[in-house]
Amino acid sequence: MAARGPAGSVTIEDVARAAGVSRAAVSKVIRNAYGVSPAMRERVTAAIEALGYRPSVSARGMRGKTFTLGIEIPELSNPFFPMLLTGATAALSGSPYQLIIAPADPAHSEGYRAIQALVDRQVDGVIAVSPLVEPAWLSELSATVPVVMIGRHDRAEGYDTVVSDDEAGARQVMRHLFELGHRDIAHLTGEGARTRPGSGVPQAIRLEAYRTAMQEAGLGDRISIARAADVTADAHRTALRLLSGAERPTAIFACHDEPALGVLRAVADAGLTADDVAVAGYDGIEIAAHPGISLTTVHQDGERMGRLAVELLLERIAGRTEARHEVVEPDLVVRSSTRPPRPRGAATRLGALGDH
Amino acid sequence: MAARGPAGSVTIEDVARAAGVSRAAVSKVIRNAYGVSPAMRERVTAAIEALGYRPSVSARGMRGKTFTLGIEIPELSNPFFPMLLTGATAALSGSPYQLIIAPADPAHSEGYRAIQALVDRQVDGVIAVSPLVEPAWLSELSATVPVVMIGRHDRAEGYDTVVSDDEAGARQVMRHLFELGHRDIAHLTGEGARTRPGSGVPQAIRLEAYRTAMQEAGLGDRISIARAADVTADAHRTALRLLSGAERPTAIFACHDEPALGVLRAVADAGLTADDVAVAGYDGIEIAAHPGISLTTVHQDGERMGRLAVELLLERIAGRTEARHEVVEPDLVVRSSTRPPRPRGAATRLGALGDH
DNA sequence: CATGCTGTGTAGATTGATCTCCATCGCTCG
DNA sequence: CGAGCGATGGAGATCAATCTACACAGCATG
Repeated sequence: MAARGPAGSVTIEDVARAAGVSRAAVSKVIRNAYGVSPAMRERVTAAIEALGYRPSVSARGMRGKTFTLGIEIPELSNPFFPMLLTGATAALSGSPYQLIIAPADPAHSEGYRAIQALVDRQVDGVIAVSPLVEPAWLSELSATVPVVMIGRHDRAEGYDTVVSDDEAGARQVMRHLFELGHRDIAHLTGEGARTRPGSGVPQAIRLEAYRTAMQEAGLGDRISIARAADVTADAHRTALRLLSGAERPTAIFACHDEPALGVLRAVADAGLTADDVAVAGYDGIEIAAHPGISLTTVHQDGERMGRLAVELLLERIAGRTEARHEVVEPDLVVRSSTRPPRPRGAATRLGALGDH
Repeated sequence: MAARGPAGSVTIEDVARAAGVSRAAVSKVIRNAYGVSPAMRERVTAAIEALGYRPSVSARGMRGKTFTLGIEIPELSNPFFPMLLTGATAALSGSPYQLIIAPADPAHSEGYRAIQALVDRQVDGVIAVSPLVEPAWLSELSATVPVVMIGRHDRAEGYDTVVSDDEAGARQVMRHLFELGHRDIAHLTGEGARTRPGSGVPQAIRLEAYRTAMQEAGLGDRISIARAADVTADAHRTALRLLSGAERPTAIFACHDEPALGVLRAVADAGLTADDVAVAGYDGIEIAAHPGISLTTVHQDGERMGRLAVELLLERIAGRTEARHEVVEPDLVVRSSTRPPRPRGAATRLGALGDH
């Protein structure tokens, strides 16, 4: 409400003096500890209010809790991550905990630095999102502070995880494309550690699901995997290459929505439409629903994932020790970026005209 | 690089023991303070390395600096704000400072809680972004800790500001629309404090620029201001109302890109196109450049603004006391969402057909 | 040879809160 | 009437760093 003066430098000592009690008494009132008479609580509360006292988190951190949860996030420019934050902050509203975010500059040593920064600040719990932070390192870390990893499918002992069922989601996409009649389906994904089988990274699992689906459909020889070092940044270029190649796919399944947007751009730049090349993404970012984009995608409930992560953390702080691994079900959302392929022999407009 | 064990509980005391020196000596080495022989520096550095020591930010905070800068951000879902963060983190890379972000749940008492949380954590500087935090409160705060406000045009004494020249940007939009031949231009904006004249809030300044431009063009009687309590959420609905009214504007200028996306959606839903209604936004978010959107907008260099904010903060920490107010020039980016209005008497397609 | 200076290292106070004892007070009960 | 007890409040240690004041060695100078 009204601007209560900022922290200034009023300490617990000042409050104690103002209320005519000891520091310990004030501390008890703040912490809702045992051994406080209603009268004293009254006096102390009044003094706190009058002086605008706010406990120093640093001083608290010296002995125990900081009432701070930290979340480390790579590339906030990808709208999926803010969804996590929305859920996480919502889950904390009303609790005494405050969420702080450490951005992980993907250019440098990724998540490590950011998570370290959070630990240095003695957060009471850490949510990790960068997919490339080693599980062993997280395990070691989880001996010190509760940890939840969002997104990666490691079923670790020491820390909890919240994931979306990436395999099921990717299979839904493939089934949808098959049902439309597509056979030449390319998959656009990243390179290196992000797609190593068994890494548990979403991209890797979606890639594997793509491969399996193709094989199961008897299309093993048509598997086409386009890789880009930085999928998001290079999606457009990579897609252009794919589209101008001799064997143009009739559908492109991108491992995320952001690269899928680049693919859509490439399709437009190549003078093609959704009737020529179907495009599907993954994540379910909001803009995908816009009529100008209308991207078929798999919606992951990011808010729910963020909320779950916070809840798991609070449980850990409350004392739980055995690991929990939550899986959220994704939903395929079909939009107009995926349509049936043109009938054979009608690969281009001119061809179609000549045929009739 | 390799996973150095996380903070665990190795203190300066442990390092001192391992190196065979006093705590004070270790402290000096860490802080690069005067009075350290090369030999001792060597020994201490080795011990720090060997033990994987990391100074406790809390303990540091007890006496002075935390090497932490805090930025408070409302609605991260709006892609403009992540741009600020990109610039801010870039400006800090290589410095000993770490940026932490406090999300300001716009549902509650807005920025206050978030900024308070940062101050409670004794950050060495605060970047405020929420437009509705009172200047007086910020001034008071700035007596305690350096403050930079991003976005709002208050030329305060106590704190610095970084703004984009919203008046110039809005005028560019209006000139562009006039040049295309538009006369019936509506402005979509928010309500209440956000648009109060003299508040210095971007929305207010853009609104004023719209009004002035219309008046200067002799179109004072055609001024049409559509307001929504939550512009972003209600843009679609409000635009639909605007489009179905008796006096449909030929152009809509939205105060931000996010609402402009909603307007575009409304235009499509009403069965209209850019030839019927021109749409312009403001901010220059990335998706505006996508061919499926192609939104005319005013590009604000968010990265630069974030970088500037950090630089100002570091200057303040280094000792500057007089206020600085940086203005970044915006650029109009014309895309296909703004086209000339249909010639008179050709307001609808049917009409156009009948006319020829 | 006493004095002063410089360069190096340490002792110990300090910071703001928490938390473990411990003291006190007012009762009840044997 | 003294012991015991529950309820309440306080004294003081503690946490991990910083920083001032000081000690001390080595060396030059008058």
